[in-house]
Amino acid sequence: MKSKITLKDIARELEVSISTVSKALKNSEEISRDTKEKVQAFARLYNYKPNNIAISLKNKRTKNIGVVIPDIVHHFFTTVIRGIEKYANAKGYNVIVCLSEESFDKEVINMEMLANGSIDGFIMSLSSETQAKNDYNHLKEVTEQGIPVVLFDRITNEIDCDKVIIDDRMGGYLATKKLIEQGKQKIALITTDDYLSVSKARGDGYRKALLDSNIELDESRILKLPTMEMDEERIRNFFDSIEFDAVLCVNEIFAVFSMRVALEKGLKIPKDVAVIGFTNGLLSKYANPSLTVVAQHGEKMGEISAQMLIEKVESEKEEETFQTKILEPTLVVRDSTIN
Amino acid sequence: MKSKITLKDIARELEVSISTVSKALKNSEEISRDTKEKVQAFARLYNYKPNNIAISLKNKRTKNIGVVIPDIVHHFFTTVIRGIEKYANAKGYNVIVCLSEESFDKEVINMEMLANGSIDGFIMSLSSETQAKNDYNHLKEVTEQGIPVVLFDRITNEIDCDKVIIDDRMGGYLATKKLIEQGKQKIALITTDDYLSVSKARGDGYRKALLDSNIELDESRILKLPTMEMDEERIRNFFDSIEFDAVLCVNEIFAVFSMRVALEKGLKIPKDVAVIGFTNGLLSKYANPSLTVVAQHGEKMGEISAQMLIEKVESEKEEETFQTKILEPTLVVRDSTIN
DNA sequence: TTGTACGCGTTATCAC
DNA sequence: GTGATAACGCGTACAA
Repeated sequence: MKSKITLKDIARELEVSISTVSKALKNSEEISRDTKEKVQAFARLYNYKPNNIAISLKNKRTKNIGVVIPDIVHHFFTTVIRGIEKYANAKGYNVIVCLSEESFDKEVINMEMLANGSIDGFIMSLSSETQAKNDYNHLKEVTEQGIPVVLFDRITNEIDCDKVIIDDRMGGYLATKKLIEQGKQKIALITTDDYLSVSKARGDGYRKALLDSNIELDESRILKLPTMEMDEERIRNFFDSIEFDAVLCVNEIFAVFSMRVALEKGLKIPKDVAVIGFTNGLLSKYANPSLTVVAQHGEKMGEISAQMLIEKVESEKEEETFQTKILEPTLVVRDSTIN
Repeated sequence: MKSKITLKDIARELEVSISTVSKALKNSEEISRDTKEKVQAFARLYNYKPNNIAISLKNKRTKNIGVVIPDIVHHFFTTVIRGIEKYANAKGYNVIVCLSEESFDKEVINMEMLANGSIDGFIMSLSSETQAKNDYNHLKEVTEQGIPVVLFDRITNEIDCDKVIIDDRMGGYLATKKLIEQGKQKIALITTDDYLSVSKARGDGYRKALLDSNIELDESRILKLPTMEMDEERIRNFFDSIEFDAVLCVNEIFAVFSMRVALEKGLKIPKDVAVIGFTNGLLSKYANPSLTVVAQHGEKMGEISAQMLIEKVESEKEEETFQTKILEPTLVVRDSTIN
């Protein structure tokens, strides 16, 4: 087993000093051609690669990005990670992924672990528990230490940092409008409690659309689940208790499941019931019938987040200007709506 | 902005030496109660946390695990990541995720980046290009350097290291048997070229099951796609060209799409056509009809991989004994098969 | 042209 | 009980 070779090893072997080796490998003008060639050949032979850790310690730059997200099984987050990876890798950064699993405590622990020198900055989306508690001290501490943070999707106004979101209100509005255009009047909404920033915004869009079309809002047609977790029973009961000719859901799982319940009731999709969800994932594409959705452009969000973060990381100046990028959602029309 | 505080800062402030501070914070017996209390109070006040990078350099241990996988959007890999995260986090390790995106070059680059001190070990699943090229020098180099590697799912016998797989052959066998039991005789198989280790094994199981039941193998009923990428047209053409009463697919996407094609042809599922896929993901659960699958237990695989890796990382002795853990697949029966 | 010395933050050993 | 020193691996300002 040939363990990693260091500058020191090369120096000893070639009977020169460490700094000579270091300079030779950097092709410094100071060093004679002879020595340079000798050193470089030796280094190549033994496959010398500088130790990242030592360089990190020296430069106070790790070239690592910490990503803290609530969940990795939801399609949206995986696409965001992919976007982050893509951009970060191209810039020579690695991505450390930590899952909060919607838990406040895990979010805090993960951040503390990473904040002690492991990463140059954070990209994160808040756990539902954090949004429910409305406690952002862990974020405050990190930003006060001068570690750049980019929040995406599930954000808060309590923290001054860069942010990337889609216009969820517009998403809710577009979807609801689409349903109304198809002649639907009794549009159900399956969402979560309002503490989740995205659900709140989507619900607002839904209300706005109804209002604009002079359709009376019927609160009984709104089901608020405690989290994004699937709860088949409550959804079934909900549909048993109301009249509806369309359903808007804040994710694709709720939507696909709603389609199943509707089909089981003998309803035709989209004639009797039209359905729209959020997140343009595999589920929507391959569901039967395929599902019309509000696309959130996760990969794009990831790329932009990474770009904003790396810019902050690499800019020396300590500017305190933060921006919020708002992406526009788009409607991907499939067979769960007419046309 | 209060930047991170170091031992040196504390020492200067309290007018003691750095080593005294270090010992005091470790509650060393050598230090007087007085000093210890003073130092500890000060450290707590300024929220001192040791710098991970410095500790890594000293200990030659990063407490980071590198995970290199082909893809993150496939449900199977996300569940594996979750399993790895779970176990690794509990042990105080962070997870650095790199995507090869099925590319040999990216796999090599990612590994090289991480191998220079960033991680204590690798958990990986080979990219399809790597398996196609059959070139594992990047893995050899890493293992020769003494960096532990655990391969999961897509593995190779060319490399001596710990491995975790499910018995894909048995999975293919179980699924095919199930279809045969339901009276199916013309069982189509949608898979990929044989260089993908898992596809090959699943195909072998399929053949074995047919053989055991004295059903003649008809090669025209086997579609081999070049990769795990969806190719709607080829699948459609395939179904147009053969007679079939059942379909086995090596992933859930192929399977769900096959169901759609069958439905479009006016066939009833599972009466006219029964369908089974691999991977017990959201897609299978929420498809209409819901899909019977061979579950791969990704989360379990992730946990076991992490466990094996960390054990190797933390064991001083340089044992050259490697094991291969083989998990048993299980059939999750849903509505795409009878009963 | 080459080498010495120092610093990044921490810990461990040894001397006082 | 406390502190100086060396070491982890690297880079660089400065000295020779």
